[in-house]
Amino acid sequence: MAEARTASAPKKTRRPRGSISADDIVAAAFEVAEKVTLAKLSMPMLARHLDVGVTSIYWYFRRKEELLDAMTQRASDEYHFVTPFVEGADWKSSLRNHFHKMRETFRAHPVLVELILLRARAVSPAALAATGEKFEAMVQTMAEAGFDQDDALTVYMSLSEHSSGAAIGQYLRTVQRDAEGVDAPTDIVSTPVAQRLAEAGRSTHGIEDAVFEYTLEAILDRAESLIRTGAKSGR
Amino acid sequence: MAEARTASAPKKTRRPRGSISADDIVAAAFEVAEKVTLAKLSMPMLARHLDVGVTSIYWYFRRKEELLDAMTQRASDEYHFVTPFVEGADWKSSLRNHFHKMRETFRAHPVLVELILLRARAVSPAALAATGEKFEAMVQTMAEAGFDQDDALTVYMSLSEHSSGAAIGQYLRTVQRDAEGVDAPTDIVSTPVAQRLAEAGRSTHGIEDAVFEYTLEAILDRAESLIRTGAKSGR
DNA sequence: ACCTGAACACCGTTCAAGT
DNA sequence: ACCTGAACACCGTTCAAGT
Repeated sequence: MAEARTASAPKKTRRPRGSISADDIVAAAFEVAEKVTLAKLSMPMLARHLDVGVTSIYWYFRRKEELLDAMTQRASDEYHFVTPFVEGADWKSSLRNHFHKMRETFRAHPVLVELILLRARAVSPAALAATGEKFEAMVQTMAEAGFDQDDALTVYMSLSEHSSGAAIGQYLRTVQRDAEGVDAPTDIVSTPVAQRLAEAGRSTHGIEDAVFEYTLEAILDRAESLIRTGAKSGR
Repeated sequence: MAEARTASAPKKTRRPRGSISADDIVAAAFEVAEKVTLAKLSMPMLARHLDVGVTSIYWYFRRKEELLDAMTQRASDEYHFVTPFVEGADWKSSLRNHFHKMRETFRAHPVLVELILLRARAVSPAALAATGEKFEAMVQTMAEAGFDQDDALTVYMSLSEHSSGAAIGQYLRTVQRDAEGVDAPTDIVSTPVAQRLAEAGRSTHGIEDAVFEYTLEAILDRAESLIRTGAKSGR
């Protein structure tokens, strides 16, 4: 029972010279990561997906970390490409639209959350520059509305942290649900409010969305008061 | 060179019957996790720390996941114990104090962030109940100030998400800095604002604190407006 | 220059003992 | 009832080849 080659794959053939490239590997890595989550992406798994020897990958990336860096790079480029800062009717709707777009993007592409938000790695200069550019554009919009730079920085970071936090929270809850599968505990908890909290924690949208909007509007409203009074952002 | 037993440890002695308990293992696991981060905690490492055979641990915890569940349980209990909801002068300062305390606790104990906030696992009924109790207490405080239950839920979750997000962000930046070590890139970026952003991203406190406060106050201020108008939180 | 298998250290987990 | 080493599958990575 050991002699029959498993159906389709003849296997024993050696790959020609330029049959894989760094780009191919990164692309395949994204395919795998999107299917099984980044945490479960392994070099052997990736090699099987590419139909290459595991060690071949190591000619292009000397460490798995380097591959992940390349993925993060590409993810970052894509992210910044699909979420440019576009000027709206006024500073408020410009910011609101921007961070809505950010939220949508991260919700639609969990792998971007894994690479850009959760991966504890050095931000590339390119990514930093892209962030800087966005910020410059926002500052200009806000300056025209009467913000000073310190306030603009605080408001921008507040919105940014809020959206990142929401994206991470959403991602973790999704992974959690998927891991639990069908056997979700359905927690019968004593108090009615705890029950509602449980529902809220589980509901994919609904309360989650309302809370995101609530905080977003809170930040924007407070920003508005900074113009009127001209006060500094500090306590 | 293979015959001399390495100094202090005689090794070959077998452990007596009740020499380790589930509690010992969990306690040791915390010690290791606090030293090398939870992600790097391994069963062999833990066994060495306890001076036990690796497989002995498996008599108490059949899977590593079970051990992590036990850790999460203990972490959750401790967390809820040190961050009870205490009534302050008014609803606003009560909430403010509570989420300040939450932030401090997570900042002081990264392992709590790893277990409670980042670990994608089922929340235990006990933890949910504790959360529920806190929420009940807050709702009561807020109800006395004129909030209805829906608004109170939204405000509570908004504050909760904000504080969780901030704790996670802070944690990730710390891990990042530690991983980079001395060879931090010091990113020389083009635009001055990008530079300030880089500084902000790196500064342990400073801007980070200001942004946390800014969002917190924004949420609380907006909450205040909900009482006055009596408006529902939804759109 | 590019692809590959053998080999190693490390991890999670099982099993068949030992006491 | 509790502790243990041998053994296995899987992972990241290195090395010494092959073409």
